[in-house]
Amino acid sequence: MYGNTHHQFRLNEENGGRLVAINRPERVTQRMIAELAGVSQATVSLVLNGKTDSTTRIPDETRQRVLQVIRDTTYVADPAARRLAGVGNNLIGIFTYEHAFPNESSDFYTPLLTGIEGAAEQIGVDLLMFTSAPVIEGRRRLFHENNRLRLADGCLLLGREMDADELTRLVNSDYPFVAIGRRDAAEGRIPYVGVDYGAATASLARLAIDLGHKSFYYLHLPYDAESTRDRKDGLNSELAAAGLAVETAVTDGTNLAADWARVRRGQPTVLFVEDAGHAEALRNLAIADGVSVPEALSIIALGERTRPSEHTVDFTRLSAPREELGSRAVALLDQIMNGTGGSTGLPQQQLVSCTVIAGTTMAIPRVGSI
Amino acid sequence: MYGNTHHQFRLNEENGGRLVAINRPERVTQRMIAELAGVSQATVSLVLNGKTDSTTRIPDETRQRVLQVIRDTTYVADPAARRLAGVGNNLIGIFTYEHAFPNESSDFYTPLLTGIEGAAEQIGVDLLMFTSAPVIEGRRRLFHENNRLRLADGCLLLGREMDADELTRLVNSDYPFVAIGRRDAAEGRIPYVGVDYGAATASLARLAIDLGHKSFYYLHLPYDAESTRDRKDGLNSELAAAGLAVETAVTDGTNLAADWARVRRGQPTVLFVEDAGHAEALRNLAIADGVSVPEALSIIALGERTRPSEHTVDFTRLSAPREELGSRAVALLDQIMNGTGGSTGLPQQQLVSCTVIAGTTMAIPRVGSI
DNA sequence: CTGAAAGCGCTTACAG
DNA sequence: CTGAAAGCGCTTACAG
Repeated sequence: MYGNTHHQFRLNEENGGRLVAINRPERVTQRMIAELAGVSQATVSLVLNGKTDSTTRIPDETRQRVLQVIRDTTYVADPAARRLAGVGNNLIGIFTYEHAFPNESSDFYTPLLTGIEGAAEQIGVDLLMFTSAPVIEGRRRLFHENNRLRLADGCLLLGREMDADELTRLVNSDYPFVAIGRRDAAEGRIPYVGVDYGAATASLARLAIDLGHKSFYYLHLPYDAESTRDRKDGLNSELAAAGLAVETAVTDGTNLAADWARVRRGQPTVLFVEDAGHAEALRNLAIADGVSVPEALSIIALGERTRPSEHTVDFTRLSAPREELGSRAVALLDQIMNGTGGSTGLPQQQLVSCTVIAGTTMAIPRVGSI
Repeated sequence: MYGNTHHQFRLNEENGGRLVAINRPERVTQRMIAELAGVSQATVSLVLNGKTDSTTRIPDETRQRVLQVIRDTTYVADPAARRLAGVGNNLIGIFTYEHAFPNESSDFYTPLLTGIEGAAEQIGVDLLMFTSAPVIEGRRRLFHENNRLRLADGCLLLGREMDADELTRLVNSDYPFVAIGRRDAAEGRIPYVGVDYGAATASLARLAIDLGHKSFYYLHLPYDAESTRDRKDGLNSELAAAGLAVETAVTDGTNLAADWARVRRGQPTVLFVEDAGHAEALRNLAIADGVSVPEALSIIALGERTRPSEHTVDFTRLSAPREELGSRAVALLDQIMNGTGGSTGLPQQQLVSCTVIAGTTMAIPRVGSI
C-alpha cells in the first residue's frame, strides 16, 4: 500500500527556503527525513524520541536541522510501526457497544464524551473511536474477525450492558482498559469508573419513607445491567430495612400507557421510575388520567435527561456526574497504561456519587389518593 | 512492550479437549498458532487471510486444524503488524477547530458526528479524534509542534471558521482531507461538502417579499465565515432584485435585549436572524415588549436548534441536513483516499440543499405594526 | 557523537 | 501444496 515511490522535494521560496513536499508523497518516512537532513535514520528516531540521556547526545545543531525538516514535511512517525517496535502512540481507544453519537431518541454517551475529550486534551492523547466494528443487532462485538483494539494503547469501554465473556477475555489479555460503569464480571477484576446508583436510590427511598410513603411502585428497564441492578438493590434494601415492600414491573417504554394502567391498579403513593424519559411520559399520563402529581402521586426519576433544556418538569431525581465519569475514566486508564508516576495510585474500581435533587414531584402522601 | 514470555496451553477437559490459554498470555502470535497446528507461520497467515485463489491452495483438513487452534486461543492478528505489512490502517481523522463534544450551551458538531459515525461504520474505518491539539483561545491549531494528522489516512475538518493559511498549506501538502462547510480559500482548491445557505436564505426572502414585506431587518453573527457570508449574500441579492433594502446589525448574543431595542427602532415588518437560539430569545423579548409574533412582526431563523425537543416555537426557518453532511463528507474523503472505484467520481466540492420550513412565525405584514 | 543491525508481528511474492 | 525470506517503518541496545 505504501510503496517505494520516490518523493520529490523542492525549495519553496515564499516560505523562507524551506523544504516542501510536492507530487503526492505517498508517505514520508524517517529514511527520507534522514536523507534530507543528512543524517542516519536512527538519528532521526533519536531526535524524535528526545533521547537526550548521557549515552546518546546529539549536537544541538544536528537536532535543529532534523527538527526543521520534520516540521517542513509535517512528518509524524507511523503509529503502526511505533506500536510494533514497542512504544505507545498516545492513543486512547473508545469502544462503544452502541452507536456513540446520538440520534434523536437517545443521547447516552454525549456527556461522557465531553468529559473524555477534556481529559484527553489535558494529558495530550488522541481518541480513537472504533467505528469499524459493525453494530449487529444494536450492539458492537469487541472481538470480531478484524479486531483493531491494539491500534490504541488502551481503551475505554462504554455501554449499558457488556458481555461478561468478552470482559473476562479482555482482562486476561493484559490489554489496558477501563470500563465506564460498574462491572462485576471476571470475579471482580474489571477496572472501572462507575456511578453509585445504589446509594443515591437508597437516599431517595429514605426520603420517601420519611415523608410517610408506604405504598411503593418501581418501574425499571428490562436490562440485566449492573446499573439496573444497583438501583433495584438500593431501593429494595432500604425498603426492606423499613419493613416495606415494593411492587415492581418492567418496561421498555414501548407501551407506557399500559404500564400506567398497571401502575394505577397498584395504587401506590410513590412511583420510582428508572428511566427519566419514561418518568416524564408517565407523569403526563397520570395527569391526563386525573391523577395529580405530586399531590396524589409522587414520581421519582432514577436518572435524568442529557440536557437541562429537555426537562420540562423538575423531577425529584438523582443526577449522575457524567462528565466527571468520563474524565476520571481517562485518568485511570492513563495510570494503568503509564503507571502512577510517583503519587499514590487511583483505585482500580471507583464509584462516583450522584447528587440527589429534591425537585417538585415528591410530596407527603394523601390517603386513598390514586 | 509485548515481551517474549512463553505461553502455556493446556487441554481443557470441560471444553471437549480443546486448547485453552492460561497464565495471562502476553500475546498470542502466528508463530505460536503455527507451532500448535504443526504448520508454518506463513500458512497460518494464508488461512487467516482466506487466500483461496488458484495459486495458494491449502487442503481443507489443514485449514480446519489451523482455524480450530485460532478459535481455541482466541487469537487475533496484531493490527499494527498487519498495517505495517501493507494493509491499510483504515483510519479517518477528525479535526475540530473547537471542542468536538458539546457543553450545555452549544451543540454544533453532534449531528455531524452522527452522520460521520454511520458512514464510517459502513465503509469499515475507525475514527481518530485529534484531541491532543490543545484548544487555545477557543480554537485548535492544525499545524503545531506535534502535528499528528498523518496518524490517519485522511482527515475531516470541522469548524465554523478555518484559517485560510492553514487550509492552503494543507491543500498543498497532498494530505487527503475534506472540509465540512463551504470554503473558498486557496483559490477554490479546498475539497468540501457544504450547505447551500445562500439558496435557502434567498427562498425565504422571496417568501417574505411575496407576502408583501417591504421593511427588512437582518441580525447576523460576528463571523467572517463562509456560512455567515452566504446567508447575507442570499438575502441581499434577492432583496436587491426586488428593489428592496435591508437594515443589518451584528450580534454575538450577549446582549439581545439591546439588540431588540435597536431592531424595534428600525420598525421592520420582518426580522431575519442567523442564529436559531437568538431568534427564539428575540421572539420572547418582542412578545414581552407587546409586539406580537408573527402578527406585528415576522421572525425568520436562518438555522435551527440541534434537536426538535429544544424548539418551543415552530419557527419559519431553514433546516440543514447535518447528518447527511457528515456522511457525504466521509464518502468524498473515502474517494479521495482510495479512488472512485470505477463509478463516476463525486465532485470535489459539494453543496447540499436546505429544507425551507414554513413554520408559524411569518405572516402578511400589518401597516404600522411595530 | 552516530551508524549498522536486530527485532517487533505480520503479508505476500517466490521457491521448492 | 507449504516453507523460507524479504520487507513494512519504527525503536533501541550495541559498536564503532
